[in-house]
Amino acid sequence: MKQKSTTPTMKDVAREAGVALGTVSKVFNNIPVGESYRQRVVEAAGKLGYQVNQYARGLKTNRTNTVALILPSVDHPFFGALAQQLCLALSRRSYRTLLYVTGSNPEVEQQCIRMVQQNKADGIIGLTYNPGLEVDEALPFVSIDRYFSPGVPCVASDNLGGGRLAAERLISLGCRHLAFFRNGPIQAGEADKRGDGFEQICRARGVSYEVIRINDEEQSLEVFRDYLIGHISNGKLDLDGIFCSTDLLALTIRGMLEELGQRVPEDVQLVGFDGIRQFGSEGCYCSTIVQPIAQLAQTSVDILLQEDRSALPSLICLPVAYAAGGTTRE
Amino acid sequence: MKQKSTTPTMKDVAREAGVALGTVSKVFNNIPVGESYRQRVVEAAGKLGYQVNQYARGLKTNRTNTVALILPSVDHPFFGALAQQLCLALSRRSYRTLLYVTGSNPEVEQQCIRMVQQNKADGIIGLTYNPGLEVDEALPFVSIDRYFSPGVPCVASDNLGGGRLAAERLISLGCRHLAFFRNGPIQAGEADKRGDGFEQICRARGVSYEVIRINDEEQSLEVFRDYLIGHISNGKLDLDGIFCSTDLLALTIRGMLEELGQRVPEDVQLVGFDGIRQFGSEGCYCSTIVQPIAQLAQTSVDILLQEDRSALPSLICLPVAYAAGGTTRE
DNA sequence: TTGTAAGCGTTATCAC
DNA sequence: GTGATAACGCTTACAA
Repeated sequence: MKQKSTTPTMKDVAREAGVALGTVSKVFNNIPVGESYRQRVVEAAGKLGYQVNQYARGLKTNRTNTVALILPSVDHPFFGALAQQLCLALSRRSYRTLLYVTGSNPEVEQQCIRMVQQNKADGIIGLTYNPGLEVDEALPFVSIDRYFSPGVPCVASDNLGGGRLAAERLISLGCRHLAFFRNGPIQAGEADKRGDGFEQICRARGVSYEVIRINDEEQSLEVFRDYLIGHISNGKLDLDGIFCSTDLLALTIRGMLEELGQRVPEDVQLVGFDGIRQFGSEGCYCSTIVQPIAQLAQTSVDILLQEDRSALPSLICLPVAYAAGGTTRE
Repeated sequence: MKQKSTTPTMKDVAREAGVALGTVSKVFNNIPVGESYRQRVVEAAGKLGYQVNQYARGLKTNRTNTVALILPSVDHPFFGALAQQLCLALSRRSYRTLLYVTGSNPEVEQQCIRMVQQNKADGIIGLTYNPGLEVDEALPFVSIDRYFSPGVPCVASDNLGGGRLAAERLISLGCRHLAFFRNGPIQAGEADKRGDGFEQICRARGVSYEVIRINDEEQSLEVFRDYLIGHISNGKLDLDGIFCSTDLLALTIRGMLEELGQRVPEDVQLVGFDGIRQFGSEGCYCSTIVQPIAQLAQTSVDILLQEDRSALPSLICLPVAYAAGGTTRE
């Protein structure tokens, strides 16, 4: 007995519409076809509930309308927001999003790239600090926040400019004794420029500053606490402004300062980096350099899907902006 | 040496290994084959860098090793963490994750489901409050936090138990005048039980309480503020404990209370719901009922991928736990 | 313009 | 166990 319970195929639509198989195909590929035929095909497809089988199509065309997203995580507010904007930007161009969460594990990251070569995606948008990652330049790849090589386009926020902006703002708000705090993995890609920009301005303006860079996530908080304690004498901190490499760090430092009896922003002003404030709540707020997440996502997608891949930029920096958030005296 | 510019195929491997095509296929499907043959195939595949083409395989088998995730967003800390755990749980079972962000738009949600029927995924894990969503019971679907019908398994936290737990804790911490605050969309699925559990305990213990449920996200904050102001006389709030339906709300209320000159937790204690504290920073912390996100994800995946789909549970509630976080007097 | 037929890379069915 | 061969559903020359 012929079990016709399977999903309808083009053949079924062709039979139903009384046209040839090729005609149905053309209709679904927007290839010009006689209007009367087109109508009959559309009607028949609707009646049968026909949907193109993307796997058969992909087999033929070697295009899958799918882009792989490789991210360290999505439970971090910045990465989560980025993933969301990327997903949205891709769906606007009728692309689906294959999500890979790597935990920054180099092995996992490399495996994801292999999977894409297995014909499962048309391109990759990746955020990875893995120094040894092998990226085939023939494979469409856009890197976010990490420069690989001239052949691999990198989209990033203007981290240098953001660092400069933070320093300028703190100085114009009256700070004269600054510090830059940074934690996170050693290979921090473009984000490392934040500190560079900060230093540039401090030197140019002749404002004293110190830089504390910690790579180990675990111990970093203790180091910062010790540093702060060492800079308190007679209950008074001899710093009046701190630029933190991320908002999360800024919020942590803020709590630490309050524990140490320092008032923010009265005694010391704080500026973070990222612009993650979807929490919307008073407690999770800080003055910050806002990354243009939506624009970052849109640009990455545009570059990845660009038809002409012969002359792609190797680095695009997008403008950041300062936003007050209660940890500065505005 | 004839270098084929295309990616190597099974045929190439067969030729290289000097075996038949079918033998190669068997090797890659773990079907018993002579060990000497197997070795030659593996070696040839390695040499050529052969990878199975999943699209061809999917065409043949109608299985894609892909699961679609339908979520309202991933920039919300709870959804982000959930997405991450789901992605991880799926990859543990060698499944890929297709991410759909819907913004709770019913049209988008319905379209995602259609896409899966287009043969692009083996199943769906969805978190949607869309009341009119049509879910084909033949299509593997697991719903998180929203009960659809007996044929559609739903995995959720024990929201009722969590609400009870919150009330019990607040009462045991000395509160005698309680309130429950809730905001968010009207169709809140299982999460609505949080308030029910809270009320159960309050009534059972004879503790006075009020319930404020707001559906509109925008106006809700004003309503809560007005409510609080109305309950302050002579600078003193006549409530000593508030249970909020989410951590985000709890943090907002906390900020609001501080603005109104009320101390948390000295004057009034606060308990939220979700357990989102990956921020790790002092400011973004509250006592809360923690949802077992990893377990939620693992259970959803296990149920979705269960071979025998004849006797699936229609609702699974996972245990929650209380965690102190500075907004209660412990 | 429309219809026909040859694959795309894999799996599955057979004889051997 | 092994090795040809026919699908799977679709695209795309090419023929009509």
